[in-house]
Amino acid sequence: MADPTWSADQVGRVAAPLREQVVTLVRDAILGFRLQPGQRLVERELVEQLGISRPTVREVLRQLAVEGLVTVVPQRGAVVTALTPDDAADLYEMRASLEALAVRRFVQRAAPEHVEALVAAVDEIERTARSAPQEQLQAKDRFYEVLFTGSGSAPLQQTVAGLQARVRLLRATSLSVPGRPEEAAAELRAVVDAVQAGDADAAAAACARHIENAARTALSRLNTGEPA
Amino acid sequence: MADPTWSADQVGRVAAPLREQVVTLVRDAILGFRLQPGQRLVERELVEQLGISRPTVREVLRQLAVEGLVTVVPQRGAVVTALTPDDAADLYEMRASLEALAVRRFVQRAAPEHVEALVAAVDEIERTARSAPQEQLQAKDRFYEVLFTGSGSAPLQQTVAGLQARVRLLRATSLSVPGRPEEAAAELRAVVDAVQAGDADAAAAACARHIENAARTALSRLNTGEPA
DNA sequence: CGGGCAAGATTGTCTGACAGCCTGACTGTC
DNA sequence: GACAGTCAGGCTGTCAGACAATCTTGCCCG
Repeated sequence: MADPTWSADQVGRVAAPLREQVVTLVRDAILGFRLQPGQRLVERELVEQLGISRPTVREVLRQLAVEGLVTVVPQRGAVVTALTPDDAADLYEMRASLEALAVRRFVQRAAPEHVEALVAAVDEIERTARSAPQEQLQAKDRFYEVLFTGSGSAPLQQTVAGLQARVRLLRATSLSVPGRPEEAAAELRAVVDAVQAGDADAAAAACARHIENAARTALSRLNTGEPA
Repeated sequence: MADPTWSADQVGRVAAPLREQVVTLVRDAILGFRLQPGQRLVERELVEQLGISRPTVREVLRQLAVEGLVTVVPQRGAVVTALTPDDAADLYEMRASLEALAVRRFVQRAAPEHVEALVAAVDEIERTARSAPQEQLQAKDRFYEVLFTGSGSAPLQQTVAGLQARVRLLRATSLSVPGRPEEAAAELRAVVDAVQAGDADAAAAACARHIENAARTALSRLNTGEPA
């Protein structure tokens, strides 16, 4: 621990495997809606567009399929996963459960500087509540980064990240509800207040409440928005 | 519904993709400890042993890596994942949270015949508590199958199944503790009693307690058993 | 006895190819 | 004119072979 910049993530890691780069690229394209749910992902097209070979493309699609972002139909190929409202509700339910667990762990284990960082992250969320959606997302990502760092469980972080990514598949209409960003900020403030008070149960409950509200907002928007 | 055997699982689907067969094969080999944690999985050896081509092997390894059963080190290849005690504890914690959620859903949604099936599954667990480990596992698998069918969430089932599989990576010493099967059966009986009483909170709490006990047993065994 | 170097082993990736299945259009018949 | 059967094309599933990059291992030399 003498030099933190040394071995930030083990020595080398200069050139990430090509496959990892492509996975990240395609995943971001899906989460950024440049690839829309239901859209077919034809292997040959990806080969041409990305300039990589077909075996690599296939490995990438398999990986994203296990993550739940693409759905592979045998003999038919891959499509960007289109969530059913039921699936989305289930995913939110699991998020509520696991993020409450993360918050509880945070209260029990996080160092004081982690608590400070979490407070700062909520401050930032409140500040950006009326900014562009992209800035809001960035602030929220920062919040979760601090939360999971402080709660200190790699498997938990990995699983929740996967759930969040899948939920994002229907994010199109969830952020743009008037007043919702302010509500969300207030709910997260309640979480942090409980964290600062050292009340794990209250913090977990507040966190679960936040996710439930977010789910309600997103799902009602889904039902009333599109007749499909 | 005139003829149930008709379209049992849609007409064809006779020949599952080769890749899926191989994934199942390797996964079962890992969970059955025919491939031990830490063991290297050399692509060429798998090619020869399984009689399939290298691209297929690579897709299989990538898929199992995302599932967490194998760990891929860049430029070094794949090894069967070896859990650290901390990781195992975290996985049990997540299982407690999510299986409690599943039980709660079961209380709220399951049909009466599902409840009956769950009772029957616990009966079977009690009956096999002193039988061979394989029969115990089979009874437990049956219990979970009923539980998740009744709680009706595919994403939840999928996620928990993944967690259970990863936990099983250290199952070697967890079942053979004297008296533990009887304890586990009693704990699951408590879950089912609460389910029959329609008390979702009690059932979820009982379920979480069961997982916590299982975790304690498995982890203490891990710490005292091997100096590694 | 330690360190550097070379050979072997293994992964990462590409090219090319072929069989099987699904989709969609075309054509022939009623 | 509408419907059904057939055929061509597209795409996936899988294989074989090959080559560069990189890591490991063991040997040789200082």
